[in-house]
Amino acid sequence: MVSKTDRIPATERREQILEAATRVFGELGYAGATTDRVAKAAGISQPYVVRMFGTKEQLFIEVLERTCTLIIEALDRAVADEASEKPVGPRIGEAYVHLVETERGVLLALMQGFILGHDPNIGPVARRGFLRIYDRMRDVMSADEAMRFMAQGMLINTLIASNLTIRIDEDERVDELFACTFGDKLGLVLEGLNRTA
Amino acid sequence: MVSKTDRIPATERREQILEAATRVFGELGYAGATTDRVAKAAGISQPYVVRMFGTKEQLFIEVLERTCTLIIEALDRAVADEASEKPVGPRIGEAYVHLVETERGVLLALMQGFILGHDPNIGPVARRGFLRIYDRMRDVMSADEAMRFMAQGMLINTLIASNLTIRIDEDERVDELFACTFGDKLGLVLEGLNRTA
DNA sequence: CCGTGAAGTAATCAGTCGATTACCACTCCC
DNA sequence: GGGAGTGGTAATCGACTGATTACTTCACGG
Repeated sequence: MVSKTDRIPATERREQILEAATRVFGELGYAGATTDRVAKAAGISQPYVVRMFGTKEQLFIEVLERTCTLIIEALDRAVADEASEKPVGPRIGEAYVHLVETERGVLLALMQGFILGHDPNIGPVARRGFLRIYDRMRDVMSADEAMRFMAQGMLINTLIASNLTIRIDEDERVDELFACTFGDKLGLVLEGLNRTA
Repeated sequence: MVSKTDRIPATERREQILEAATRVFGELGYAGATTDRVAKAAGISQPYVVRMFGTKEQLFIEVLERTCTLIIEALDRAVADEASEKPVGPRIGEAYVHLVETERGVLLALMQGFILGHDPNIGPVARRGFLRIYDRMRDVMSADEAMRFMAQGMLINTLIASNLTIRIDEDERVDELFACTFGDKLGLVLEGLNRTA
């Protein structure tokens, strides 16, 4: 039934599942997502997902940690970018906006992790992740700037999580809010949305 | 089995359930919460919860709308407060912080609604709620100020949703972040946390 | 060519949860 | 005092879902 090409090394398959799970968890949340939907998104069977990660909870934890790592890496690249002569603040902002258009699932999964702070197993991972990102910001800016950056990030996360993007060009209040939030990077965002849609 | 005093007019009982559901949904999210937990939190049986609101989804929608209304009312009171000679911005900030310490469940439920933007029935309600709050802010401040206020609010929501408060006085980065986020209102927040704990 | 391990699935089980049904208790009014 | 409406529950059902089990297929080394 299964053709030769469907058999893939476990490490590679693992990455595929994590990627699919990021999208599924990002959209539906931890409790709302099912291992079967993750499996279907990854193109494999449900039992294989469970066997590879042990439990749904463990899968989510790995998704969450990978998510934080991806974000930090993206921000690090922006900080280290020698080519740009812009100051570090705008460069980081731009990097975050870039994540919005390319890896929306990552930001959504991050958000889904943050609101599970009460959970005895996932909560600590979420808090560590939050602080990892905050720490990275603190390395290159003041506490006040870092706080504002996080605040702006949480607003952006909320805007895309609530799907307010679908009301752009439809509700002028939404247009205004997006213009204010993304500033001169608004064009990038709109472009990214068109590409996904 | 049920003593006389447990029989309560439906309208009053309805409010009790909404209050309990706000706490439960706020902590566990929509998918993570069960109608049975809401029922237990309200001190009644599970079937009664379902019968009064029709479905779990409808209950959540009513919780979400009530949540937005409560927040807007609190902000309106702050705006209308003639006694204070502070400018409107700080007054609103103070009102929001006050919500953190008195009605944490409300803010958490709001957050839980926002991240359900993909849901065909709940999503529109969440977006309307977000815009209702944003609009209210726009009545009394510039678009840029309103955006910053929303961003700060989303950061505050995330901080309490992720339960980072439990690491106050334990991790100096957390202390710093909270100090920056709440500024001169930090004392109020800490006081409120002690009272709840 | 055989057997061993890796990749993967079908079938199924056990628990959970939202919803439904049928019923009970009390009050008020005629 | 009886029946009609209101406030409420116990029992249960059906669907869903995470996890388990047992099986299949294939590549490869000796």
